Amino acid sequence: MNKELILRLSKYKRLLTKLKALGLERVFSNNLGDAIAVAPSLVRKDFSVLNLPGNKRGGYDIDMLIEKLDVVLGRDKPQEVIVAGCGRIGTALMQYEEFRNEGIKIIAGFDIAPENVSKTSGVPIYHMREMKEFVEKNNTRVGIITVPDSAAAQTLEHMIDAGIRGVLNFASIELRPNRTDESDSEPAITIHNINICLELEHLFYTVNVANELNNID
Amino acid sequence: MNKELILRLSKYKRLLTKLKALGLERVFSNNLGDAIAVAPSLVRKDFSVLNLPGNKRGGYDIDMLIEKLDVVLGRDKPQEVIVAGCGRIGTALMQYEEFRNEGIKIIAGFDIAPENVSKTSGVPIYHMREMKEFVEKNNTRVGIITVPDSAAAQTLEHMIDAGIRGVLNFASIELRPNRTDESDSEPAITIHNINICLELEHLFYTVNVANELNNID
DNA sequence: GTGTTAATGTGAATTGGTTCACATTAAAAA
DNA sequence: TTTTTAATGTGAACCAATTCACATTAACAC
Repeated sequence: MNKELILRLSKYKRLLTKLKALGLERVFSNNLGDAIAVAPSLVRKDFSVLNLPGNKRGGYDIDMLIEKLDVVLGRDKPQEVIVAGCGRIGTALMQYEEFRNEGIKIIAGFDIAPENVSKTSGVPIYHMREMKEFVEKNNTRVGIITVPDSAAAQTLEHMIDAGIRGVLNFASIELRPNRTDESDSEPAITIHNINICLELEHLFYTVNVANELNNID
Repeated sequence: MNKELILRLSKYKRLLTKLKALGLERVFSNNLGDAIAVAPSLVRKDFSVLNLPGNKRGGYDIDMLIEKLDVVLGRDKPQEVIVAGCGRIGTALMQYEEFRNEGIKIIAGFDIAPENVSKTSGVPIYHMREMKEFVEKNNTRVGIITVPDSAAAQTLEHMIDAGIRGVLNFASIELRPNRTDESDSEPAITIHNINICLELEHLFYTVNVANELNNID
């Protein structure tokens, strides 16, 4: 299943929850398409490949969609995360309110100097070396990396060693699963890199260069 | 120019800078490809469309690439940014060290209650209503939104009104340029949404569902 | 100088995701 | 009950990005 598709499914899901809260019961492909800015035919195709049936004139049943999307997206399981690196960004994330709405919970922070980390967030902070034990005990699968660039690769190793399966990396170094086992099997870990510098640079490109090129045309 | 291509160019640029620092003078397409995990033929194609010539046996000249990529990416201009919303994430970004390495500078923060914002970052904090004047005076083009979801849309309007051309949005509501002017011209503003919740949900999907599907196969 | 090699450069083929176009069908209207 | 309508569902067409395959050529060896 491709990345963009999963993203769209999450967006459908979020929107549908809101529509349901407003009391709606059915939606049409063009409603969903408008809302998340894709063609209605793509919405229908998405649902078609997932076997989410609609009604030939009455659109799709919101409850049914929410229920089945939850299964497809694996939302039945607890959405617990750990954070490695309790600097400014790490602690900001620990107190990020939006997580609550989405059912995501940060259950622990790890740092090389836990004694220096403020405990105001309510999230327990442990030493990095306690990660493995914690992850095994809590069966945690997803972690966030918010350590300085210089420590990012090592922290990833820590997480892999601890048994983490999915990583959201905020260090501005691109982390990749190192393909030690050259089998054709999936890598043991999935990594999403959020590179703030790169995003800003892209924006600078767009506002500085791309627009000027347009002006020439 | 497409999004993925620009991203690759930024990655090439960053890598090339490091290679240069190590004393290298030339690279081959497969070096670059390995480093940023793309096929060497794609590296060559990228350079080919940009008219960045290589040497039929000696690869590409690093200095030349850096110089020309800087032009293509618009790095000659100052990379100054403002931040709207000086909560935990906003202030964390103001103190984010990596920006310095990339020549990015946060030159001001804006908040509805600037008196409550700690000034330890060294970045001046103004009231949101002063944004327009500041942006016009400093000719700022790029802004970061780190306000709560509920204020995100309104903050975007502020930025558009102030003359900001590129926005990096951290609120977990997807912001889009509203196509008021239905001309076929480019929208007046470019928005990149970084949705941390969505990223985590994608990871949960991968670790909870995708792997189980694989196990069935 | 000639031959060999190891790289680039690029047209053609491929791929995979998106859109199109329309057959299908459930609901509402007549 | 029949007709009309407005939605879904989906194979085919499309498109853009990537990869392939190989002609080209600069550097080096002999």
